[in-house]
Amino acid sequence: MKIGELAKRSGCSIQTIRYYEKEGLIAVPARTDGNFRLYDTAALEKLSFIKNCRALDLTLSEIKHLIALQHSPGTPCEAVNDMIDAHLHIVETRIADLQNLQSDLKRLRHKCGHARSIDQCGILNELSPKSQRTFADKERGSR
Amino acid sequence: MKIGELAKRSGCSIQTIRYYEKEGLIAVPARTDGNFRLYDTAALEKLSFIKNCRALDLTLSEIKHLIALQHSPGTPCEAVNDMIDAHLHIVETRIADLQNLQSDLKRLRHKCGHARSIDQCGILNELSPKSQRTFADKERGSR
DNA sequence: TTAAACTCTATTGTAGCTATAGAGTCAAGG
DNA sequence: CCTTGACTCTATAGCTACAATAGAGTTTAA
Repeated sequence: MKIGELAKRSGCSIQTIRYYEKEGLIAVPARTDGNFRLYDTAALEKLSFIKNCRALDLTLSEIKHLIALQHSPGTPCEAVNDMIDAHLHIVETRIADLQNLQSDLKRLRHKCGHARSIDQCGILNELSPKSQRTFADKERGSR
Repeated sequence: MKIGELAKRSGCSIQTIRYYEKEGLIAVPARTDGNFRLYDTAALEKLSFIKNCRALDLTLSEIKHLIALQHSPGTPCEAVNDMIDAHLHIVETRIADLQNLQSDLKRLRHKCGHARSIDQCGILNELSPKSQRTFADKERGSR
């Protein structure tokens, strides 16, 4: 099949497929005489694997690592477990960060319940450095 | 003060300050004879405002908008409220997404509690498209 | 005077794509 | 046979919010 069909069947966009190829996540496919990429169902399976991983927000580099591991069966799969654990930890940290953010934002929002004019706006007032002790000193990871 | 002192006092890096200038978030400063940027305390206050906003994860474009609003006092500040509400909504959506992710990852992790070999790894097995009904069909916002 | 510390502009890289531009390929219809 | 439309190709720029260089010039203290 050509790239368009693979895109439809896999749910990845055409550009994404070419990008994955460039990044070495999927094998370089055969070409037609007219230089079109030609894929088999194995390629579709690879893409599905990648899509599953991306849905879990694994990075492309993590996925690359997983694929490399797949190609060396017999070795212990601790590395896989560790990667998932590490990723889980990142996700948990992000959740905690965002929950802090959420409460800050809610608190801020209460500073200006009713529409007033800009120069009296409780929110802008709170964000301004005259009312110093606010947010800026909190360090927060992002991504 | 020169940019290095401003950086230290504001907690922004030198590159970030220059970047904010280029993006129009802070005013173009005066220069010395030697072409060094010269700032006053007003610049420091602007940067603190921006830092407070960034700590809330407001985008630079949102902050730009807020600054523009600051410069037109007297107008109703509904726009500010709406922006905070919208941002709060985004954060809440992200939290929900990440919590789904978290439970997926936990479930996945349980598939391979003990270190086995790669070819029997419950995790890789689960991610592979043979066991189809998994993650890929779930649409998830990111950022 | 010279070395260290600072600053300047411009460019590149980050992650994971999306969206073009401009060109070539292929199948069907007239 | 020709054309039109759908498809594909490569290469490049854009997105966000910076960080990290390179290579040059400026200032200050010893």
